[in-house]
Amino acid sequence: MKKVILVDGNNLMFRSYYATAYTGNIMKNSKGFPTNALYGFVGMMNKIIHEEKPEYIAVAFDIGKNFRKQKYATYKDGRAATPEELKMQMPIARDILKAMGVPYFELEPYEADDIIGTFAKMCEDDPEYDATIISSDKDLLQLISNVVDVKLLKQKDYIKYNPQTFKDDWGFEPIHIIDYKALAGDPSDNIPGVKGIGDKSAINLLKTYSTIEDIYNHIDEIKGKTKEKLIADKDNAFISKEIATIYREVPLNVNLSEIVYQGADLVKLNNIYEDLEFFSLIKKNVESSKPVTNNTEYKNVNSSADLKNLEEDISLYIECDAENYHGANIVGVAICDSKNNYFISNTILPDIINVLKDKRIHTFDQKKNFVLLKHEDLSVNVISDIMIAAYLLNINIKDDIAYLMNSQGSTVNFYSQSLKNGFDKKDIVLKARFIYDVKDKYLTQLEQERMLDLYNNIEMPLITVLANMEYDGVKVDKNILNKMNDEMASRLKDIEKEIYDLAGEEFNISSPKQLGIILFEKLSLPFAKKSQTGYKTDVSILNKLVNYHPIINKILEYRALSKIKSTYIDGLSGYIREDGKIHTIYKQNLTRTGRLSSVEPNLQNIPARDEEGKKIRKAFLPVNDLFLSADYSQMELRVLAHVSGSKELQQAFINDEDIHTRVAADMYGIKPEEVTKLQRKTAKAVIFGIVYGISGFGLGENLEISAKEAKEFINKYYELYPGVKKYMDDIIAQAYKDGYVKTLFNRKRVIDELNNKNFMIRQSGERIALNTPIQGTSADIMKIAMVKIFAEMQTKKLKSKMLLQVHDELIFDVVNEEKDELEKLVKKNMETCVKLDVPFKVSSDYGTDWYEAK
DNA sequence: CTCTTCACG
DNA sequence: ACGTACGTGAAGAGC
Repeated sequence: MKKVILVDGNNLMFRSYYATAYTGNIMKNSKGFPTNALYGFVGMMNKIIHEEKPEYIAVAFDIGKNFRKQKYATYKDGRAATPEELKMQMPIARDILKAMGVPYFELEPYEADDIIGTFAKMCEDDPEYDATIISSDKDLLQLISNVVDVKLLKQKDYIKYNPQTFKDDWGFEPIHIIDYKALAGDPSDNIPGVKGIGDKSAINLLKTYSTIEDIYNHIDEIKGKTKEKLIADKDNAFISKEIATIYREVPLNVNLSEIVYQGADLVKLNNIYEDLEFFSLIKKNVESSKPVTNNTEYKNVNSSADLKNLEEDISLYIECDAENYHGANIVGVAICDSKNNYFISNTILPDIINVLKDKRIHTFDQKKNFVLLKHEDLSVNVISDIMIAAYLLNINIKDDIAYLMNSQGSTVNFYSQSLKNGFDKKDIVLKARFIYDVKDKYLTQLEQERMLDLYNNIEMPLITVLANMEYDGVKVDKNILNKMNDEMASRLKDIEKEIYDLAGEEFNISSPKQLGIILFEKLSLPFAKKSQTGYKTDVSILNKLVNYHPIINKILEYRALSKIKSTYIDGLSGYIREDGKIHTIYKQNLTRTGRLSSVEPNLQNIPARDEEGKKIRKAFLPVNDLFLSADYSQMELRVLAHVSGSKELQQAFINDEDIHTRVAADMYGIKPEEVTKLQRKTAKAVIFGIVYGISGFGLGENLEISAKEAKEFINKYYELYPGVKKYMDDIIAQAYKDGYVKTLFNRKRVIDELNNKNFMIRQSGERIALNTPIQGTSADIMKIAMVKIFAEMQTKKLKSKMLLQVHDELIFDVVNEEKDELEKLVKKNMETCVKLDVPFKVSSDYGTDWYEAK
């Protein structure tokens, strides 16, 4: 199947222009020529080429008079004339496309839509092709068919529509967009439609009648005002339909095989960019036109003598033979200094590792190196890990270095490809070369961002801590899991049967789609809510239905048990290695806030709230004698109290009060001892909501109260803690000003959402701005504590091990004799590693399994 | 591969 | 009029 990409060039230019023009400050080059639309246009085209990798592509433009205007004098009347500053940029867009090697089309008296419609029709007539249309213009949705889909651009991303998703969303077939326009009109094109009929009524009508012809044939079935409006504006309806219909026979005199994407002429393109002063784009292209370095010559190292001239500053890259490095083998190692590249096979590695002892080593993913080498009883110390540097600099969150390299013009194979097709020594060398070449740049940037402290004193030392935790692993008893599995299997079978009886038929209970049909169609239960693919059937919906039918509780029970079985019993069993342990991988370069994440398996979401699920924890056992768990109480709220400077909140923590009870007492104007369970729960929800930037609506949903009542709670909270309110306003204002927020330890998160034209996305950006310094600072503090605890355990030569981290909690595998010493050490470091305006409080517990240890 | 659901802090 | 709480990972269904 050949894929054709059809781009609405006019639409892209208009969007890009208005995306920035509204500020009144249009981007221009030094000669005063406006460039804002072109900049956005180039960005979009690059993105399309990068993401779609088109073989065939065409961009369509409007030009000259159009036939609709000739036929209907008022078409597009009232629309502001195209601004001169946008008009000027239009011809350059054509020049850029020429240099990009992208064919474009324009033909008077047709519009871009008609040209796209014509190409789309060609695809429909030729079984070899299918098409994707890219635009933000909803008119084009009428072209959707089995071979044509539409990426409808939104502010930040896009919605992909095919016939099914369109129908789910709009409730009628794509072609009836034209009937929709006939009714609702389109103010932006001055298409009149039927006066008084808007979006909602149009869609409603089209759910019953597919076309306006159909509507007018059955006009007597329609009641009231709607009928009157329809009759009054019948002529306009039909005219509107005609205007909205895309003409699909534009005489372009071209066939699909001719619209091949040619690839860019970089020299030409750079000349244009230079004129426009798009310097960042020029660099990208120069880089992408040649590899980062052409120095791929390397020496095979046979003995340590071959490395005798190695400089002091070197880069190191180690390749292994599996995606998950636990239990993987080293394939090969490359080392570079400023002049030379070296390749070292794994067999010779033990002989040369000593040479690396007094070198200053820069690498990528030292945690992986640590585990791979430790399996061979080897180790190296490094001073820099560019994977972490790139993460802190907001450049990269992938652990395959190929992503980083290829984004900077290299063409190295992605790791998954090498795994399939075999490893190329040259690739391994190239990776080490890359590390050497970029290390100084990254370190300089870290310094400029004042992140060297975060990098050198928190993230770098943390690598070793996490590596040891992963390498040591946690013991999990397969027999315990097996026993639970048998019990679950039989209980699930019983529930399954009961559900089938109650439903009156057998179906796949795990299929939300099938379940939705049973509940809302067969059993006609209320509160049906649609998702993209069917009915929603999640817990919040099911909970509302509990009293309507006995099947609901059974389904809830089934869901709970099958989650435990599939994810935790079966899931975890598959990760127990030959040593009887689970070795997770902590991702240190993924989250936008600075938290860790845990994968293969995720040990940060083992059930803890629900009793049945919690039993999973009985299978986690210490290798030594005991588990110690130590967790920060109310960590994020204490951080909020500090960063907001709220004296009231700080005082509550200084007094060591139960914070939720305290807030409840203040909110209800009663004494703490008078606070009821429900009041405390409400206060807790309000407090948490604040940290996330919740709305009255959201809190209302959560507490099952009205949005109005919820809003009153929130306002009450602001009154009680004005410092918190001020913090929220200030951090959001600062985020708008700078475009980013920072944690207490200078971890930086850029928030692009705040520049979005879409109100909703901007709001989401505000919540991010609010929450990130709190969640991120907490993450920073936990990391500092871990580094300090690990260091002290090493100095004291303790045999106990740090095993797991769950954001605000640490789990240790404890030797009996060290019990008291360790607990003291852990608590002390967690509570005092960072001094804030509020104290930290850590609670701890012991147990012979994870279930027992709280 | 995307969507839905649900587990954790 | 619209949509509505931050940060994650994994499993199963269905295309």
